[in-house]
Amino acid sequence: MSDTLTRPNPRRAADGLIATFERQILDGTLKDGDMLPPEREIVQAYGVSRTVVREAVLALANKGLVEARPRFRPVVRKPDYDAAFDALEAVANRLLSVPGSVKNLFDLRIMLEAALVREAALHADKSHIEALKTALDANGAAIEDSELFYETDIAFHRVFFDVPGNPLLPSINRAYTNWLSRQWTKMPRLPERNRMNHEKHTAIFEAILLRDPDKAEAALRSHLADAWEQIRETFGDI
Amino acid sequence: MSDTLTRPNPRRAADGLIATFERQILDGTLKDGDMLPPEREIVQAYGVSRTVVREAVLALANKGLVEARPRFRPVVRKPDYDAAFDALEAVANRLLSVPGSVKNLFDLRIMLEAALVREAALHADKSHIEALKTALDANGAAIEDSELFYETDIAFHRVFFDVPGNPLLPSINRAYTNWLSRQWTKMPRLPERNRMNHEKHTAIFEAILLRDPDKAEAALRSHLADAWEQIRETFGDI
DNA sequence: TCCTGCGGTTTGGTATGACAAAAATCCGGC
DNA sequence: GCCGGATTTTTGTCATACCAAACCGCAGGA
Repeated sequence: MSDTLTRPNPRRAADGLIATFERQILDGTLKDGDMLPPEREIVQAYGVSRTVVREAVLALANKGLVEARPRFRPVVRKPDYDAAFDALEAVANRLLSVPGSVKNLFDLRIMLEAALVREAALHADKSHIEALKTALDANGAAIEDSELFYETDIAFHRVFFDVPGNPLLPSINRAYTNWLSRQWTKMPRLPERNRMNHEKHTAIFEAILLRDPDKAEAALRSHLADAWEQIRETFGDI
Repeated sequence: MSDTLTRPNPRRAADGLIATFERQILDGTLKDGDMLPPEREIVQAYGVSRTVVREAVLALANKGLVEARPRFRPVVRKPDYDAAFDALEAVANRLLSVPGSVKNLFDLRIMLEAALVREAALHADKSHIEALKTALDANGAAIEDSELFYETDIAFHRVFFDVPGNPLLPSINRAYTNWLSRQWTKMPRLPERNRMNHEKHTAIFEAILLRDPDKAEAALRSHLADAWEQIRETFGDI
């Protein structure tokens, strides 16, 4: 009768080990790059079986606290923002298999990037403008080369995630690019479309030069709405 | 120099099992709520040792694909957005121990919520306005009760994450609230401050009534800047 | 009939020992 | 001092065993 949410009092032997190592990594006893002791040493030091030790190390590896390549000693890794989002990847992939979730993620990206172009229009300094100009020119020069165009496209958008100086943003962009774009790399990319996308990029850039956040946001939303339309045409309703 | 992306040839026996189960969960052979077979059955079915089976199950559990309570059969779990962000929690907690990361996260929240109040000012319908009004009134009525004020404060902000109708947003808000607010629950909350915060909420609400996104955004940024100041006063530079 | 308590069975958690293969280390030759 | 092969560690995997908790079925009683 009792439902599934009852949690009696679960505790495995490995949990203590995991907590111990977590603490040691946190307080610096184990520094970034350090190797964990050999399994048999841990066995003797903590009085548990190798089974438990291996389970603990596995868990730490899955949590991203250590990097455990097969046959190599696990290495302590203090994760950065990128690693944090990488840890989400398995879950994200499954979420993206649910109908509508790709659209939801895409909409969220539109919202975020709209905020970013506003920010850029209001606060971008000389160097950011310069970076945008460079990226835009590279993008324009690649119209005939769809492969290269794709790269420069991404690079142009990436600039906006760098403008606010918040290190979380580039990581978000990276995760987003990894998750979503992987799916439509084989999307047909014609010079036709490239030219249109480049024009949209240009419109965004010019609005930023004008320091007009509303116009910049509108241009970006128009651009991303087009992009979504292209995606939908290619893959149908996802 | 080249990063950790070198992958010589990692392959453990458990990887095959993990992939198999992932596939079965994906294509529906294993549905949400199903239990995995007993370990000894898997051993016979796939011709591997129980060690490998347990390692695979552990990995699936750490990925969030199955829920493995000790002594119970692992249960297949189709994670929703909330679960996805929960999976980030372990990593997030560690990241938040790094100086500056709390500020980064807070800034990101400001950016996101600024976009949301703009959205609300432009597109909120009658029911959303109603919800905001209700939440605002409840917030105002709780000024003398800091505990209750805190709850209604959160509830007021939550409305904005519901307006766009993107299910990712409430999950983001929930994760954010869980991660950050946990730290400063013991922050001194005086009726003084409550009153000020309520006034800011009112200003945001009125700007939305006026359908003025710029004013709404400005009010929100002012509000959150105050909030950050209060946090900084309490905890020092974090 | 339905509930309840009991005992046997199943199953997960842990320990132990073994062995192959890959990595780490040592050592001798150049 | 550097290099390459032999030797030692160490990890990955397997097999086995045992305990305790969960599960299941059955009998007895309200």
